[in-house]
Amino acid sequence: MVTIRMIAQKAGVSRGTVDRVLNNRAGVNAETFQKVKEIAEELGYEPNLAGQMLASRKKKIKVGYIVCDTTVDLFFKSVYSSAIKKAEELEQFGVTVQFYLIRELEDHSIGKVLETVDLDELDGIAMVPLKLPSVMEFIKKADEKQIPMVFFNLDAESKQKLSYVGCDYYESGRVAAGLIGLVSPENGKVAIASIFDEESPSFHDRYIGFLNELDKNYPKLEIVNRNTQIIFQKNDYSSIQKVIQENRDIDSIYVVNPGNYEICEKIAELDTGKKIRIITNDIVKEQKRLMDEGIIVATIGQQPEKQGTLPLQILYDYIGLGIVPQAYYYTELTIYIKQNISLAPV
Amino acid sequence: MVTIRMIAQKAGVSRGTVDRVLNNRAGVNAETFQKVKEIAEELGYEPNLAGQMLASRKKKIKVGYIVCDTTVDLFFKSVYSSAIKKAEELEQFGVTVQFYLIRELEDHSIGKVLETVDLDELDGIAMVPLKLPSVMEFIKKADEKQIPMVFFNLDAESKQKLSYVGCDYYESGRVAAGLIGLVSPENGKVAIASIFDEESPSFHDRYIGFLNELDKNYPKLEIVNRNTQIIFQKNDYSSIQKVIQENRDIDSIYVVNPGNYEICEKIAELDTGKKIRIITNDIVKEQKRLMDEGIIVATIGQQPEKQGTLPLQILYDYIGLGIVPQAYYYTELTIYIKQNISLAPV
DNA sequence: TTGTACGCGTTATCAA
DNA sequence: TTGATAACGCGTACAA
Repeated sequence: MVTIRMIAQKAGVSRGTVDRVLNNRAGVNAETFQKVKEIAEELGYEPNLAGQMLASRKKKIKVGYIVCDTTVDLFFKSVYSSAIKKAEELEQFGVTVQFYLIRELEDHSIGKVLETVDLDELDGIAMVPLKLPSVMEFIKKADEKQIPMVFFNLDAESKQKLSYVGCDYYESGRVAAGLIGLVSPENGKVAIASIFDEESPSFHDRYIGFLNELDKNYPKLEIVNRNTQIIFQKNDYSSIQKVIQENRDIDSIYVVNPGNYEICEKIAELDTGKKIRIITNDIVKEQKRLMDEGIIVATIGQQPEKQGTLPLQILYDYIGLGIVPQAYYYTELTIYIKQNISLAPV
Repeated sequence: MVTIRMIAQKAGVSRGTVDRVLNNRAGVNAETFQKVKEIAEELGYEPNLAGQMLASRKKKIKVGYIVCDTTVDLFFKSVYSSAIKKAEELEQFGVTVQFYLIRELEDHSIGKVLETVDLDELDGIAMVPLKLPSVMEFIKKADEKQIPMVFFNLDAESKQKLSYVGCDYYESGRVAAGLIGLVSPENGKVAIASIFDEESPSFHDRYIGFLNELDKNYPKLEIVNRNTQIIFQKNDYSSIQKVIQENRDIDSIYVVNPGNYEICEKIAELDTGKKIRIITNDIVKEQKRLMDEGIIVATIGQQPEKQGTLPLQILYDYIGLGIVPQAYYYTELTIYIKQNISLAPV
């Protein structure tokens, strides 16, 4: 293993100088800079993780983790709890994590939570960039203060964005199409449903991916409600009821965003022939029984635990150790059926 | 964070003494031992990972990694390459990994590879415990020398076994049954096939799991070749040919152990109606096209990269940092279909 | 512009 | 039975 010491010795300079060169800090003679750089390259220097970690404690890194309140979207429960675990783990490296729970209120604002965030105190931010004015404004402010940000679950644009950690929703829609193709007869009839969130990018991308894949590889499948009556309101399932009653021979339904999964039970109720197969996304502990009972035949996961932990790890690696992350960390599109859902990390 | 220093101060002893207590080393007065132990408990001491890692380099840990030669089983390619990567990563912590490739020869021995392993040189071993006399004998020897072992891909018994990292084959078989149920009509006909390895536990457990799950949850499905003609020899597909020709209306086939996947293409050829849906296990890079072409409709993965990396990590954690591992680390039973196979880590 | 020295937390060795 | 001290590799504050 190559250490800074060894480079210093070979170059005939001190450890301090080598350190300056390696971290591109100012104050080094151009000639020595070159020389040291070359030797480091030649020897194949790689900083020792343990050393870096130990030294990085002094930085007292503070990061904020802004996530959706789990009362709205059950999915975020496991994201949140994974993040808390990770935060505890990072404590030993001198990292403190401030948690903020945000939630879209009736008036489409998110209240005053973000106003309590002291940007001058934070070295980095991990957040779900909800598409709301106050959130966008917050990102702008963080941008101006040059605070590195990692977005998760939802992507957004920003100068200071380090990475996006989350689902590739377009591909997720394609996988859903593949599952629909798998569980439907060749000339089957398919329906789509989703809770009210037409403007959400996750819905949109999944929807497009689903349609594209279905049209391309399963052209004989008929979508009975393409472009119509796809969206249902919370607690109002009249639109999906209409679709099912008007199409008695539906084989499968892709429930894009299931909300609290009530829609799935509703469909099972309405399905007098008991043959409709439901494909959906994610699953939370309380809803696993829907798979057990065969109401949902397959669901596509998006690694909530990864969305909880990786953003914090990325921020620590970047701020603490100077490791530059990838721009995208897509979660795996894991398929769960009755037999492997119990093994899923929730 | 609680450090050894803080404990030492509070107990009125030196760091060295605290270290002795925490690591249960001899040479400490029973009274001080108790006292220090209590204070550590009270303060909730957790060793700092960075500090441990840095210090553990002095141990110059040497471990052996014994894996199947990839020429026999393509699956082990990615296991092996993941292990090599991990070994490089562990280098910085003073760990060196010796690799040994074993392969069952014509005479059912594995040649002299294991004889070249110097057990006195190794602090730990990660291996696939093939069910062969010479391998069992090797494990016995390692056992006598008290060398901690981690088994992967295949489990075995041994006093010095730390963990098993690999597939839960019984559950794997159950998931296969679930997939068969998903892609077959309710009263469909199902066949089973597997390359010659009836005595292998992985085949046996998957087979039992498959039958149990099918009988329990899909009683209307008929297995056309239950207990007969399941096994085919390498390059001799006459038995499966016979099954398909005698049962013109087979809906799906579970290929338990696909060997080099040639069997799948053979089935597709024999399937004049082009409707048989194949479910199998794993997939290797070169065979992804079988999914693209729709010959295999779904496959169940077993995280080869985890089987490559985790055993080494476990050994380092245990030997270097004193972290006691779990007894079982089952790999996830990931389902791949055409649309998400390209995202699979291979 | 460069070198020195200390601290991070743990482990190991040597001296008392 | 204990304490003191050096070492691991890195980062940085301070001195030269």
